[in-house]
Amino acid sequence: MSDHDRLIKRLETIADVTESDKAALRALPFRLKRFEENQDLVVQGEKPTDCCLILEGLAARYKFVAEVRRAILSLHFPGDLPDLQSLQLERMDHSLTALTPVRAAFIPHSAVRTMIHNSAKLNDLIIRYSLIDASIFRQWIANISQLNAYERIAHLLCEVSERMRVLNLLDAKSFQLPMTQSELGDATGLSTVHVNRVLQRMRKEGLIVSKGDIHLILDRERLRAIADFNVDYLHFNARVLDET
Amino acid sequence: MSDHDRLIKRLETIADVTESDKAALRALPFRLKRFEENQDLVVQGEKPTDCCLILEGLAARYKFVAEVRRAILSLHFPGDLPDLQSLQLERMDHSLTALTPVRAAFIPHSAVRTMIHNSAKLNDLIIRYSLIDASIFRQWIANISQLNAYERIAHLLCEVSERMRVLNLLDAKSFQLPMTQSELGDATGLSTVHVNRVLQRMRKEGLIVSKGDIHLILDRERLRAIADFNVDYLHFNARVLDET
DNA sequence: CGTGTTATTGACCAACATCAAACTTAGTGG
DNA sequence: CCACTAAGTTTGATGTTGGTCAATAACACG
Repeated sequence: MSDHDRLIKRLETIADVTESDKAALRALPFRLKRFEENQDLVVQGEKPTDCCLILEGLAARYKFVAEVRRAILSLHFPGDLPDLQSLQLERMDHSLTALTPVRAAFIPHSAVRTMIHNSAKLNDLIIRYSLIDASIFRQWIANISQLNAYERIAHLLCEVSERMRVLNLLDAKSFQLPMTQSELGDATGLSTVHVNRVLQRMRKEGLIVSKGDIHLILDRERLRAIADFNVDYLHFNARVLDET
Repeated sequence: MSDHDRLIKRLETIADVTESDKAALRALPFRLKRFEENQDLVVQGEKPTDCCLILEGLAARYKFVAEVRRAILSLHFPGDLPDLQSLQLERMDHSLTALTPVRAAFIPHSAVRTMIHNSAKLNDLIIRYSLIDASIFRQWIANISQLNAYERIAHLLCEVSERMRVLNLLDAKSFQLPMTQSELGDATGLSTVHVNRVLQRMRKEGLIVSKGDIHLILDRERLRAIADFNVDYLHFNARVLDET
């Protein structure tokens, strides 16, 4: 799949895209760049002039609290546009980092602005994208504040596998989540040690199998029940859900 | 202040608004409605046809987790547009409720769409508004996952007083936060009992004084230090910050 | 191999939840 | 104006989840 198709595929998970809009998307200029593990793509405080599109690898938004403790705010897969907000918010209020080696495309704000200026549908699509982003944040607030460690990790696994599934990044029921236990802790507000214990429990209960950071979901339904997972907050295009 | 001016005042906290755009905003049709305490303005699962503008009182977005536990996701003051997302996301993924008696205006989606269609600046402004909304969610994720109870409540107080300050809803350094301790718990992921203990500690330390749900911040600087509060994530219009 | 990162384990402890009861406050109707 | 009620606040006792610390084991990579 071409780089531009990756983006189109992603946008199609949330809405239908017309052929002419696809053409406009394919015309976007990409400045390609590679990042090593743990390298930042965008840093808090910066004033980006480009939007960033993930093409390969796993990225995460994060911010530090009290200088020491890192909170991971969201996870991003190929096709994701993790800093659309820089179009309207001059200064980054958080950073974006590569959890694995990442290949990304940078698209000048001007190009994006021109594109959405010329197509009301694409304008709406970009807004919709941002709003779904916010919906996921809301769900994370609810999860972190109300679920216990076991449920929280289960929810994260459900979300990740669901988001990867609609992008065809899953082979069968397995999925690869290349995050260390410490990173999982940053994403769930738990200590590394406790993440480890929860994962062990899940393995023992036959919910998942892991080898390193390769995880295989064995019992999707049970995980969903544990996490009280409801896919609505991801606001997928209805067409995508039918393919379940 | 007129109802429309309330909205304009709010939008001016995040960006400059031209006179012609103000005229367009003043032309928006408002359907006024009152809500009692604890009455929902919008309910999860609904498909709204209007955007909602808070004119008086305090509102909160929330969702239930596991059917029992309520998570408050955000707080909303007069001038706020707490469900702009319904413009692009058909179905509500959370509810909006009145924490105090609320007076609100409902504006048909069609009217908002026409308005932002006719002004690129207003289109950008609405996008900016939504993106700041998301920025606040990110900060809440970071706070809930990394701060302890004392710091978390301090941060909430800082945010609320800051947001009210730029709307001129504060008299001097005091501010009224009409939330029960149970609601504060829902907003911070803490139990009522623990919220109570933290508030008592803050009173004892001379950080705040409260009578019922009227709270007075005595030592803003110390509260900010405790919470590691940095106002950047609210992305205020620079002009507003100068008035500090 | 050696070296650095990640995963695992165990002992211990703190923060916060839960439960239950008493107290305060504000609102209501007689 | 006072009793009555309901909602919210406060208190104490007790329990549990998950954090911290520190050491060891398993891997991955040059």
